[in-house]
Amino acid sequence: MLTGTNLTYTKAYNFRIVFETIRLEGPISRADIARRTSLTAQTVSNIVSRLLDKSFVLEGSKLQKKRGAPSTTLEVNPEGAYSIGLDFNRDHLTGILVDLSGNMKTKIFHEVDSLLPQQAIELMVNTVRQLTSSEEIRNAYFCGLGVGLPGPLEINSNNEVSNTVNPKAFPNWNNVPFGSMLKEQIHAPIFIENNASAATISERWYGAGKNIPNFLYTFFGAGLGGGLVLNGSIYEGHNKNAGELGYFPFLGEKSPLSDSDQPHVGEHFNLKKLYKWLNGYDVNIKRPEDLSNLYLDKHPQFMEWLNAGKRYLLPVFLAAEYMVDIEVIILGGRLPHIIIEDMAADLPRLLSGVRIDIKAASPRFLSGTAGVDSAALGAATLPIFDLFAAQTDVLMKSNGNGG
Amino acid sequence: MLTGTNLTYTKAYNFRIVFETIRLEGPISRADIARRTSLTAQTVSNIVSRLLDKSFVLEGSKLQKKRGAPSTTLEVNPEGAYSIGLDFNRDHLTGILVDLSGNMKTKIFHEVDSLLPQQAIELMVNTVRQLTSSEEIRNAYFCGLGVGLPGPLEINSNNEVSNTVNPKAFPNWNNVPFGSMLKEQIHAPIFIENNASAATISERWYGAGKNIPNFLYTFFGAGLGGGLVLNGSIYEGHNKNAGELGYFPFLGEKSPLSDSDQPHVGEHFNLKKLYKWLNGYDVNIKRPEDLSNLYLDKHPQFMEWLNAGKRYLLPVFLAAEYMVDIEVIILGGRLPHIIIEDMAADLPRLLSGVRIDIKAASPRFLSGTAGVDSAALGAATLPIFDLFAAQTDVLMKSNGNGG
DNA sequence: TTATTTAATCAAACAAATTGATTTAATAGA
DNA sequence: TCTATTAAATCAATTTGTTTGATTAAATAA
Repeated sequence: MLTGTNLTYTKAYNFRIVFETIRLEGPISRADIARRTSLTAQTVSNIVSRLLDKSFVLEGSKLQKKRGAPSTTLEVNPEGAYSIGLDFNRDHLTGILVDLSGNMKTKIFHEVDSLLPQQAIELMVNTVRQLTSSEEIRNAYFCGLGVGLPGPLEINSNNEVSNTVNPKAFPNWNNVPFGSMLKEQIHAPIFIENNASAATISERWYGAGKNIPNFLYTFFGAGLGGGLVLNGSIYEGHNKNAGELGYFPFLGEKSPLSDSDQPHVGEHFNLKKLYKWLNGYDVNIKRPEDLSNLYLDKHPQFMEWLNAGKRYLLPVFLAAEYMVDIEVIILGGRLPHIIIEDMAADLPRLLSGVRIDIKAASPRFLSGTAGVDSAALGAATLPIFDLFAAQTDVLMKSNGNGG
Repeated sequence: MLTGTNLTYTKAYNFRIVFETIRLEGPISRADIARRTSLTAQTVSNIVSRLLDKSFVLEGSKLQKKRGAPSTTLEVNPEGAYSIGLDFNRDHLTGILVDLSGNMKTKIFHEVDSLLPQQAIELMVNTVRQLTSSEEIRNAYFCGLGVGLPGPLEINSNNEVSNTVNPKAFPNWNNVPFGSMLKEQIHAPIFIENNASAATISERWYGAGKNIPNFLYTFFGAGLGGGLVLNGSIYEGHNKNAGELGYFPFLGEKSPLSDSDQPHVGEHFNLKKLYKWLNGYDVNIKRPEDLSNLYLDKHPQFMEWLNAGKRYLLPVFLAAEYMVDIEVIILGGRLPHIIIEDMAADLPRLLSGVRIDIKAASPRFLSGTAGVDSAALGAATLPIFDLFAAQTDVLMKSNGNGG
């Protein structure tokens, strides 16, 4: 807990700070990096030459300001490293290969139906093999594999994953040594996260939260999830459930989609339940993409669902404002972009109708940049984040990040 | 924002880590400190001799374990440093002198009535002079002065304080150069905070949150305030309003004490309003201490108020659970301890009636240790916290803490 | 009585950032 | 056109806090 630091950790941290500065501010010169980071020019110069050696950054054009020698600009080399992300759920497995800049290079999509752990592992391993088959990738630095799983997870010290929230959706998935099963076949760093947390991390790293150190991410996946980013880092909470927005109870009216004896907002955003409910009105929907047309057609039942959903979210966002005084709320996930955009546009007005105007500023709403593959991109970001993010815990001895 | 670090900062941080370990785990030997902090014995030895030089710690008795040389234990020297805290409000100014261990050495209480800034400054300066008059204090290290003011504050770069929430309560207090007025007469580090945040910090440093890195502190002061401690540090939020629990709207029934057109939970816990409301039932109350008897007598209106208050707090605490997944909720402030205790005992049951039991663990409730002077103790903690707390931002160059 | 274990510190080595000097390359102004 | 000035980048030497290795002292186990 209370652990000291030393100059080896300092080195690792400054390395990340310099990379992060190039990533966010690039193209940028060594001299500018030094000014921004308060590091000396010499230190920056040394770190940059390490970054160039490893091909994580590239030298760009010369840039002339007023007088003096022109500076050489630096920027991230997208091809400097690669990472793989898997988004696994009851109904699909999406695998993507992304480069260091977060560009999706390859994507593989499998429709599946309630796989058993052994089948899932096999499909995942094959997907990873396929994604890493190209020559280009073999020659570059491979950061590792990230896997996003639905809902809150418990991952014990033996790398066994248990899905604590919804064992019904994943029968035979309790206490599965998921991580070690993958590790046996994939010899690279492996990260397992719930898909909402993973999406939050990538929205922070590559997306709308790139320059926003404090935000709430709202993830519309199979259900309603989310994540909190505070002081630049994801805040997971005591039981790793921070931002599990779906748990909030209905405070006024209850959703017609809710059928549990403990009604909670997540039920309203449960896609399976939505499909089923719409089916009662003779609307046949199978995938989130199909909702676009309903929205464009202003389908009455769908609009009813959408507008009710916004109302149910208000207490959730009020809580974000009053409890954590959040700056920005980012909406993202598997829902089509136009629907996300609609919510981001509409919610500030609705929120201002219920909040206390003693307070100066209400949170801003942004729509996420990742789109339908946000969960897979999130998973792919995990290994990159682990290697490059300038989190302060890199400085702590307890984390063994000295190298 | 993104700023590097170097070995000077490492030194400052390790110094704090060692002190913190002695503070929390003491009496403890150098060897044990080294084991706990992952620092080498040599580093710990060097830092401890600096701590001994400055009299911040003391050597205690020898301690024999199994074999080997007996170790010398170390503990905080309470008399090693002093700090002053002022809790200022419309109706009172409390000044206290505390030692390095958080013991209150002297206390001065003034009843006041809506002072003007100039009058307040004068009274504060006199109080500080009085508190620092003893010989004992003059010879020890003086950390500085902390001032707690009610409600959310805005403190601009010129050290001008403006009370943004309730200008009616403090007329002529907008854009007062409060900090600089104090600095002219008191030549020591000065810290100004809202009293709920200050109380949160002291509860973290000395109180019930000493060993709890993530908690919500609920502060019953003139109104309802609070503070969030996340990852061991106070989290203030984008507009410094995190934990301003009073803003939460009533979600079911509305408090009879509420009289604004935007009813919010804070109104119910507004002491002035409570006194006035009780007055309507022929109960004459002037100070929070007077509420003890009403509680002990189970006075019907008071109990009505108390029980309703617990109900109004439930959505607030649900938000703390679902949004930030908080481990512990600490209740404290100016309300008498027995009333705080009653709430801490009763709330878990009430909360379990409304929360979703999918989730494993509900937050624990603790009552704060500071009691009625929590705000003043909080203020006094500010200078000590600034000097000794092992916050990771000590490691960042931007904070100029290199010495 | 001796070997072993442990605490604590002295002394030397190490590793990172810093400081100071140098080189290179551009512009501003005479 | 020439010279002074400004700025980027790096080489070389210095600084500084931690680490490593060795030593001393003090206790227990066998």
